[in-house]
Amino acid sequence: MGPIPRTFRLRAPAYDLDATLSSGQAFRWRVAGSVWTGVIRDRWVQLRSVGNEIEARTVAGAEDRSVLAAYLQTGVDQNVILATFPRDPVLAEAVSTAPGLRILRQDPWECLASFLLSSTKQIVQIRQIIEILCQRLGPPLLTPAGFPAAHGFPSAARVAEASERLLRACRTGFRAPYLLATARAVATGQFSLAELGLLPLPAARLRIQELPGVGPKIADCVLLFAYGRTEAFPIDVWIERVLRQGYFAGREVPRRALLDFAAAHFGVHAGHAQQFLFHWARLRAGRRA
DNA sequence: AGCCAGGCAGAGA
DNA sequence: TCTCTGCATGGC
Repeated sequence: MGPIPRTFRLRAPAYDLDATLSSGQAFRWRVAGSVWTGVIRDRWVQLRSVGNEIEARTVAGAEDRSVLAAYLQTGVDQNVILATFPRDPVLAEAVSTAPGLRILRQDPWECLASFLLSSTKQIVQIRQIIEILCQRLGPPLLTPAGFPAAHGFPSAARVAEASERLLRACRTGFRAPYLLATARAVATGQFSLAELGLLPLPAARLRIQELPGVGPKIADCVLLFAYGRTEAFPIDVWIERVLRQGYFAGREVPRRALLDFAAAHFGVHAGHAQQFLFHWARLRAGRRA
């Protein structure tokens, strides 16, 4: 056992940390140079890519290694995912832009709450809102000497006992009552995030959409980014544009039809394809959003 | 300045 | 089932 190291490394071949942490699936990471600073399970973490490894710096225990590996999904063989993709020039172009882009495995509550706050917001704004929320409601965390204070993501119970006024003061706008009602449903146990993971995808989609403020898009984001349902395929305005232009000659297609197409065309890991397409579209647009 | 943003709920046809 | 609208806020 011995003393707990402050830094350790994970083997992570073909892992594009920059693309993964900047691709709009998690909102609490900040980069300075090549060093990413964030929070995983109420632990302050810094990450940087070093060759085929990811170096982590933390203040806490050795179990962080498995927690970090689970979060980053470093055990997933990217080639296995890519091998399931169809031969398709549009997807190929997107993949070639960042072949090491991964899907994280996030905490379900944090992911759900974050995407509840995402509707009709640019990613920069989502990050700002969530940062304010964490500063005001989240638990203070230990950070190494010389580093600024950090806060964890507030629990469902903590959000549930907040007022709508307080949540609106975090710039959440019309999303505040949705966040509050959903937090209460989760905190009281009326809605079980654990049971959600046991359901097949169609049932899980319907179940999570029972929560106020959660529709098809947010449902699939949570199932993809927090439950590892890699066949989930969130369709937002970016993905809708990419699919229309790339696969339907620019025609308008209902989202329901786009979802059917995605499942049939992209296959069992359609969610990964979605993330490649999303990241590529945003890069191509000059990272405006 | 005005358009748009990792949408959703409710109303009305 | 489908279409339309209101919703807060701020970046570009």
